[in-house]
Amino acid sequence: MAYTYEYPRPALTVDAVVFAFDDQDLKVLLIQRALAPFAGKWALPGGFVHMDETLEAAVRRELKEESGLGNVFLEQLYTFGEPNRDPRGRTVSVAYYALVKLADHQLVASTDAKDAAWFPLTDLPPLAFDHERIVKVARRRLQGKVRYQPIGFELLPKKFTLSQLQHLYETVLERPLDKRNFRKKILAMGLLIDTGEIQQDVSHRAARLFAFDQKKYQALEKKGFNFEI
Amino acid sequence: MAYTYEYPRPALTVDAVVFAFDDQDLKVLLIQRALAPFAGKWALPGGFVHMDETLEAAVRRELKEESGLGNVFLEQLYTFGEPNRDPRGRTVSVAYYALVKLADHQLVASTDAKDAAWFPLTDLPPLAFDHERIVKVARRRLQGKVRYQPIGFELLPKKFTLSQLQHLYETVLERPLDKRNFRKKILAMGLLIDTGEIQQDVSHRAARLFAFDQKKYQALEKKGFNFEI
DNA sequence: TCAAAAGTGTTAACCATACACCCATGC
DNA sequence: GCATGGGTGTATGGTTAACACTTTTGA
Repeated sequence: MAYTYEYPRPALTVDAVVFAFDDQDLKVLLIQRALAPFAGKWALPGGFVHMDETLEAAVRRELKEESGLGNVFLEQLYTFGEPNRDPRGRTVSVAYYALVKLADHQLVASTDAKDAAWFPLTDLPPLAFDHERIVKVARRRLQGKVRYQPIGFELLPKKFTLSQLQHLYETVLERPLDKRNFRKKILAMGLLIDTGEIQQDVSHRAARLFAFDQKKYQALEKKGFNFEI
Repeated sequence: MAYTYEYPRPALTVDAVVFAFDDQDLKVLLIQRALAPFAGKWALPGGFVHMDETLEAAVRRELKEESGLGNVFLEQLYTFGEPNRDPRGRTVSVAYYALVKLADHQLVASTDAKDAAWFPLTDLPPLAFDHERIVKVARRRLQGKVRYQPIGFELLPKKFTLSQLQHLYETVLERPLDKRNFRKKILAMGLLIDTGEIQQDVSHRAARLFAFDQKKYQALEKKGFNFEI
């Protein structure tokens, strides 16, 4: 079967930069390509957009197929359309970035023959296509957005300690934060719920576990409140 | 001539939300469509992406063809890909927003049989396709971006008064600003050059004309300076 | 001389920053 | 008892916000 058009059309793909945080550093999900071009190379998860699905649906489908990930935070990043970014011919890619809670999605199972794995953001292998550039843009966006939108919580388990949260911010922003000032500020917003629970199985004083109060945030947001770190 | 592919492909277009400021309010450039669908309706300038041009080049070409505008500030906004946004069939549109200095581009001459005109952002006619939504997204982006990037100057003539600048910010942000605090803050940044000139032909005390110091901004930016209103 | 907008400082409240020690727990 | 991270308050400097009158100019 074939499809014919009066004028030529670029191919349309989606790609995703999936971030996760393991209490040490930021990770990015990569897929090892089985086919040419760039066979054997690592690349961002992604693929062609079907005719009847939204762009976001296409990303979610590809993430599911290639890595088993479902139900993640997803936001459009940028559309890359340089004429020569794909050696097979003109291909425009709408890139998204995703944030996942590592604990919820420990297993990355690949449906295809491809391999999927987490890599530290600071130590990625060479990537296929212009994917290095896409990762760079995503990193910058995350860095900018984390400061004035409460998206950091998407990278932590539902219940987390203040130290985990601080460490996440320090990692994303690439600078140290003062412990007392950080706690003061974040607690003053009143958006964290003290679950009453504490850490288990740690070999030192156990920290309290907090949860982000999504509902309260949405209510405050409507009233003009601005989250800011 | 026809083009055939193994799998179906969406059509790919670009659209632009072009903003201008006339010392009263924000304007948006619209084109009256000559052809179906939506013949006679107003729409954003835009059109199909050619196979050998970048997305940005496509926007610039369309702006030139449809309105005569050249050499404008342009930034990618968002990509709209709902399956039914175009009645002719699946069409994905990469939207950009542009900022132009009205004075530099007073004339909007249309090459096609189409009509081009400026409309107040707050009083747009019904638009074709999902262009109302695109304008809304662009307005929000402009509102957010103007506060921490010196893009407001793209909407003013090269030489402007502090009142013009303040009025622009008040219009974009939709809230009044204190005159003394505004001047103090903006002058403290040291990014405005006093041209030594003053307004001409005004029936009251003439204001000094300032210019934005692009070079100094770029130098400061590299050293970690953050513009902020 | 009137109308219209330009230009100009001070004070008080708030917010960001810097900084060091004791506490609880498991080994 | 020691190693590890948890938890806590204050003082200072800087930033923002509120606020009203005089000056210049052309009509």
